[in-house]
Amino acid sequence: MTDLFPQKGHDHDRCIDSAIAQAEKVCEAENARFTDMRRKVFSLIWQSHTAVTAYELLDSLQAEGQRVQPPTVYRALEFLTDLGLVHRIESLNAYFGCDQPDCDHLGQYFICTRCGRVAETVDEDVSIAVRKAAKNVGFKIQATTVEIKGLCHDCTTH
Amino acid sequence: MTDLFPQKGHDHDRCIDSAIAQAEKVCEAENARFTDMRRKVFSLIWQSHTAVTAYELLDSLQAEGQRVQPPTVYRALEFLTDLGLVHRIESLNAYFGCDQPDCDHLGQYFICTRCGRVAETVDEDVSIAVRKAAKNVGFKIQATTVEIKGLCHDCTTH
DNA sequence: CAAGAAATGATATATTATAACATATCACCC
DNA sequence: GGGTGATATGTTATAATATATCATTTCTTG
Repeated sequence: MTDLFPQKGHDHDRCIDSAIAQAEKVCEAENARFTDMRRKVFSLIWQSHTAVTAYELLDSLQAEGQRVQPPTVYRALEFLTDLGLVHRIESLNAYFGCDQPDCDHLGQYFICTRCGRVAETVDEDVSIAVRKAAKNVGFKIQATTVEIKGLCHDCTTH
Repeated sequence: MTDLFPQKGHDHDRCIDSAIAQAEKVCEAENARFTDMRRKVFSLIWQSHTAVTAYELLDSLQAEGQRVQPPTVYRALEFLTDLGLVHRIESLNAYFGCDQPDCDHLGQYFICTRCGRVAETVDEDVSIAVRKAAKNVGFKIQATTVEIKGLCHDCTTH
């Protein structure tokens, strides 16, 4: 068993820095501009390992004295999700930083209902099973959403 | 290959009638009241094989001259989803009639982005793979959401 | 540096969902 | 069969999530 959720006491500044470094690389590769606003939103999303709503991001930005409106946040979110740097968690209407932006949107999300943290896997068996189920019914997949709610390992043992 | 989506020209009145009969049975078994409003909402959901939003239901009810407000619709939806008679499609904020209410919420939803129809499967391989993935990471599942968007068989061939 | 493209600002509004309290209806007991 | 508590619905207001539209600013590139 390998807990996907970050260890308590892990060096979270490193999470953030590495995520930003990776995002910079992706943007460069895609010839897309990682502007201040986009970087700010991305970094706010990475402040925690939970999913964050658009309006929580808006509040954070406004708390810093910026006069930001909803469209600004949604635009940044759209940019980031389009590049796969951030994923939208449909069942939470919230957004979560992806640490493997080259994963082609095939991931699964584990959402802990106790601590609120989210973790992503790219489990081949799951995606194979989904593809096979689709094939069985003659369905051509464009996108899949797999969100699993429950208790993370920490929360079942503490 | 077995297309899950209903044949065009199928006897849809029979879909509705059978769904209502099944719902009545479930309610009776659960000692829950299948009131006029709940029956009405359930039947509206079953008018099509697409997912329907709460406000579309509200509009339909109001179009029939009833003076219904949002909470009424949401209450009926909560009742129906709690019993498993209706499922919420998270990625659409919409509701869909379940034709196998005893399936324990383990289903997968295929959502056609062209015709809007939704079909449900309960594919053992998918749920086994999901359970295994959860076990691998020490996660205790409470609920899963598997929503697959793409083209149904009809829409790929016509 | 000019001109067009891209990003953000600003205003308004659409869409989805719930809180809180009032009233009506049902089920059960006497 | 009427009283009583529980359940369901009505009503009003508002919260939470998201987008359309047009104006302005910033960036890029020739």
